[in-house]
This record gives sequence, structure tokens and C-alpha cells, in this order.
Amino acid sequence: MSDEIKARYRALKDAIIEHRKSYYQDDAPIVPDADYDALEAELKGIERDYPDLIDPESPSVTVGYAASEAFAPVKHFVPMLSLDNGFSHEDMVDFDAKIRRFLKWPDDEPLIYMCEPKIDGLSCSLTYSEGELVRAATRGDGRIGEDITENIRTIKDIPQRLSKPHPHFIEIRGEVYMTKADFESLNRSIEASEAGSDGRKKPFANPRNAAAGSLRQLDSRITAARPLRFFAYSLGGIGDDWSCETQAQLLGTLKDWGFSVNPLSRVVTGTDGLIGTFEAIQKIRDGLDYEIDGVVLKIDSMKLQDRLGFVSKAPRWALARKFPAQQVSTLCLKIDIQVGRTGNLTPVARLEPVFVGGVMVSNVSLHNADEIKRLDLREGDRVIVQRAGDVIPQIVSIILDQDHDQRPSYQFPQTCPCPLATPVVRDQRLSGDEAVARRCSGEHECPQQKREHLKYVVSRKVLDIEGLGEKQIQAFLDEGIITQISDLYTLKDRELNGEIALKDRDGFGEQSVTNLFAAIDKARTIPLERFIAALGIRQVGETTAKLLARAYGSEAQFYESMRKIIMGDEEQIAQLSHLDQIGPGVVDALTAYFQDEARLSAYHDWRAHLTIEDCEPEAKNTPLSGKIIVFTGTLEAMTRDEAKAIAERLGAKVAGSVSSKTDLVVLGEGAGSKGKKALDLGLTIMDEARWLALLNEC
DNA sequence: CTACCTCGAGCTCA
DNA sequence: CTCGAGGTAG
Repeated sequence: MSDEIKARYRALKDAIIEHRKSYYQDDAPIVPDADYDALEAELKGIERDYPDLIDPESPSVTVGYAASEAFAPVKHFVPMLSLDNGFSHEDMVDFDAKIRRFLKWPDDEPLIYMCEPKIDGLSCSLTYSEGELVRAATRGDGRIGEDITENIRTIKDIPQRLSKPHPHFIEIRGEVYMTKADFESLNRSIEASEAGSDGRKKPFANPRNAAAGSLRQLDSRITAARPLRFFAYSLGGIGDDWSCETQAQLLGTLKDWGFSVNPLSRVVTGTDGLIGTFEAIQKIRDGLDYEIDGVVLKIDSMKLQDRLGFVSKAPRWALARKFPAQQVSTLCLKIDIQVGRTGNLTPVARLEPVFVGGVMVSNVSLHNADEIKRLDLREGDRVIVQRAGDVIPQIVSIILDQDHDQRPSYQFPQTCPCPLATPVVRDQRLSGDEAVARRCSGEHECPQQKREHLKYVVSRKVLDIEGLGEKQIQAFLDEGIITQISDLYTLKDRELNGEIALKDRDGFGEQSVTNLFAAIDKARTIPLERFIAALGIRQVGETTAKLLARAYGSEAQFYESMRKIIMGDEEQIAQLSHLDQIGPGVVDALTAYFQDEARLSAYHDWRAHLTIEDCEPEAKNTPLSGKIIVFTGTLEAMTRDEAKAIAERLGAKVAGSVSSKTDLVVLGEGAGSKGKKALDLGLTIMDEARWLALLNEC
């Protein structure tokens, strides 16, 4: 971080303090309010991007301007990652084996792990500057969370100030939770009071939701009245004046600083230790006064953690071993078919509502017809339901009762559930057999598909038209106010010339109409990738749309190329197929879309109302981006796996063998034929020392 | 998939 | 006060 930013930060801080003094104490402001606001905004921006700069005396910290600050986005200094999940002892053994392989760890030497109960609460990151709590944030997407500092300050388990000695800057991570006992008594008091002290009259569904709800409170006095607690368990960013050797040592230090750490955490040896501790914790689970959903296993040594690093979004050195999901039985009342925005048909089981894993479940996706066949599920069957992988409920099996055979086995409908009752079809796979998924053959004619498509188009992901939700869209379609996307853009004119009267509709008024028109006007300009995604071409979701947008750059290019492709232009087809991640399925889907007259005309109708922004090709940010690298021979400083992981993190691809497509060959000790081949092909070659030097540059 | 909080707007009744 | 919508969490 540059000294300029530090200097600017200090200057801003001093200026704001000065201005506040003159405003509040002398009642004689020396700058206009707007200028003052700009200073505060700039300070806030710097603090957001560089949390380690935050001075405990900062005006943003010392004065509680809570209301405007609540839930503002904050960047984590170090991202908050998720953990890989394990569901069996075997997964734990694999976890251990993978680490051994990666580290080339000697077979006769067990690894040391830390096992900690996995608290079922909300993860949270606390920033301390010079030992003072200056910022608390939710996890968010892992990179950017929400500012909940004022609410976190009300939690008695969390020290406002760290005991000494402490680093000058540190991010501490942990879990906010509520004990079962506190949850019960909170709910009792909510039920007892006519309208609770904070107005809430519905009891919470489970301790985690109670904790989550309490943290999202705008008025931190309400949060203060809720019995929240906190267990600290890890670090994010940290100043270089402090370090520790092991996770065990870290937990000890966290305790010294004044945090609660979970008393059940244990250092164990090897897979026997992992399994034993997991089982021990599982045994006492129900007796604990807080909910846990598994055990987190971590390599205890920080040095090894560093060497192991990360795979995509999760550390290689940790595993969340989950307890088996709770299972309950209930009745399957009915099997409905849902129509997706591209016409995919998904069966959904409607259940007699049942309490599983902390919530009432009444709908469960059945994914496809094969799943129903596998379960042999029939309407009226009793079923076993669980919430898998934390969230999504699923039907595990049916309970075979006497009447099961009497009930008709489930027949996937031959026609779409929509009023048009269009025939249901299955796509041909390239291999010749049929895909499992069924689809409505009505394409955009199908009213349900149309509704889903429109819902998607107005959603945040595409046009981001606020105020048009499910209800209104359904109503607009029902009454023919909108029949296709382009009708959105004529709403305003039609309102003005009296053709329609939105403002007289139920739930609409002067204001809603104004807001809606403003939102639609804003949606006249969209980026190419959103436009492509919004077309609702099968196989083309957000990821593929982005890929295509990058490849073609502009709508004109994209359209021109598609037009050529449907004419059978081999060159264009080849160009499209050669894009990374684009398979024949996507090519087919694009072809089908652009050959369909009706869809094409909807395309043009919509296009006519839009300004479509070109797509900038992504900047190559590291010297290794997109390069194909081959390692050969024995590397000294790191294992092959590590080298591969590092290279991939920098955007390179690692190949197993040398070819003319290879960009770079790294020669280790005793390199053989690959090195020779690379020489023959005249490729860029470097030894390990050069490679390490290159890494340092990245 | 469900639960929870917040917000804006409209509705209702004094 | 009630409703729909938007957003977050796991």
C-alpha cells in the first residue's frame, strides 16, 4: 500500500476532526456540508479498502453514525473461504491421504490435526486496529461482507479491546451463535408478550435464524437485548509484528486476548485421531447447549497450512466433516411439474409440511423423471426427507407400505402443464440416446415458460427492473398488458395515451408507476453479456453468455456470426467451437435459436429498444495467464502438485506432455525426453531457479 | 429451500 | 397496518 494513501488518510482524518469540532462545538462550520460529506465518504472508502489503516481514533469509529453505516459493504482484508465437506470416515481418510501425497509426507509419520466442533451459527470477521475493535463484518460472498460493527459491539463474548500483547492489526474470525437455552427462553418471552419489547411476535424457527435475525437489526439496542455469543477460531489478515506456529497455539492466544474459544477442540494424531474425536464429539452433540453440525479438521501446523494452500475456494488443509443429516418422514401429497425459463420441466414433490433440520419443508425438487423412477415415488407415498449439504432438502427414499403397490406408478406427463398442453419432448444427445431432461416443446409460446423467462429478464441479473416481482408479472401477462419483452418498453407510452392505466391497478399508485418507468428507462442500455444471457437460449447461462460476449465483443459481431452459422458457414462454426468451454451442445442450441423465426423476431423487437454495450476482452493480469506450462524432472523447492497449483492460481494451464501448443517448459533435476522434445520444438525453457524468480514477479 | 430483516408504497380508518 | 419486493444467510 502506498505512502500516499496513508498520508491522505491521515490528512482526511485530521480535517474531519477539525471540521466536526467547528461544527458541533463552535457552531461555525468552515466548509459547506457537501464538502464535509465528501471528506467522510473518501475516508470511508479508504477504510473499506484498507482496513488495516483504520485508526481506533478515526472519526468513523469514534462517532456512532450507526444508521447510515449499518450493512455498508466492507472488503475482507483476507477473503473468508468456505470449507470442503466430508460425509464419511472414508472422506476423512481421503483428506489425510491427499495431504500426504501433496506434501510427500513420509508414510510412517502421522500428521497432526486440530479438531473443533463446527458451530451452527453465522461466521463473522472482526478487525482490530491497535487492539481496538474497529470493524465487524458478515461473511458475504467471502470477499466483501456487510458492516455489522454496531451490532457486534453488543455481544458480551467479544472484547472491545484485546489484552496485551497484541499485533497492531488483526482480523479475527469466528461464529456468532445463540445457545439452545437462550433461544428457548427468547422464544418464550416473545410468545408471552403481546408485542415483544422490540415488536416481534413470531417465535424464531431455530437458534441460528434467531442469531441471524438479531444481527441484521438496524437498531443495535434490539441486538443488545438478544443473547448472542461468539466463538473465535481463526485469523484473516494480520500485521507482520505477530505470528504463530500452530492452530492450537492460536486458540490459546485468542483466549488470552479475551475471546471465548470452544472448549472441545483437540489436537489429534493421524486418521485414528480424526475418527476418534469426530465420534466423541458426535456422541455428546445432543447434550451440548449450542447446535453444531459437524467437526472441522485442520492441519495444526501453520507452516504446513501455508504449503498446502488452496484449491479454488477452499483450503486444502481443512475439512468440515458433517454429521449425517437429520431424516424425517412425511407424506408426498402430489407431484407437480415446474416449467423453467428455457422450458425445462422439473418435477417437484409437494409434501405435508414437516420440520427438518430447523425449518419447515413443504417443497422438494425431484430433479428429473429418472429420479422419480429411482425412488419409485408415487403420489400418496410416505417419504423420508433430509436436508442435504446444509440447505437443499431431498427425498432419500420412500417408505414401502401396503398401499404403495395399489397406487399408480408415476407417469411423467406427455404434455406441458400449461394451458396449451404442448407435447413434452426429450432432447437427443449427440451420442444418439435421449437426455434425461424433459422439456416443453412450446418454446416461447408456452405461457409458463414465458412467465419464467420474463421474470428472469426483469431480475437483477439482467435488466434489474425494481418493483416488478412475480405477482405483478403474472398479472401483466394475465391481462395482456405484456406479451413479450419488448412490451416493457412501450408501457410508458401506452400509459400516457391512456391505452392502459397502471396507476389505477391494485397495489400500484402514482409513485409506483413513476418508479417503474424510471427503472425501465434505465434498462434501455445493457452490457452484451447480459443481453445474451437474457435471450433464454438453452445451454447458454450467465457463464457461457459471458464467454460469448468476450469472444464476439459487440452485438453486431455476435449476430453476424450467428447468422453465418445458421447458413452453415464452416469457418464461423469452427471459430465458435474452438472457444474454451463451448461444446457441440451449445453450438446446437445457438443454431436452433437463431433458426427459429419467432424467436428471432422477438430478438429484433427487443433489440430495437436497446443500446447494447460492447464487451471488453478480459485483461491478462499475470504473465502466466492463459499460458500452457509443462513441468518435467524433479523440482527441489516444491512438489509437482504444489507447482501445478501455483501455476493454475496465476491463470496458467498445466499440461502433462509437451506439444507445439506448450508455452513454457520448466526443467527440474534429471529431466528426460520432454526436455529434449521442448528443445526440438524451440519452446521457452527454464530451470527451477528461473521459474521461482518468475513466480516472484507475479 | 426457508427464514428473516428492511423498505417503499398503498390502503384503511380515525 | 399490510403487502410485495429485494436482499442475506446457511
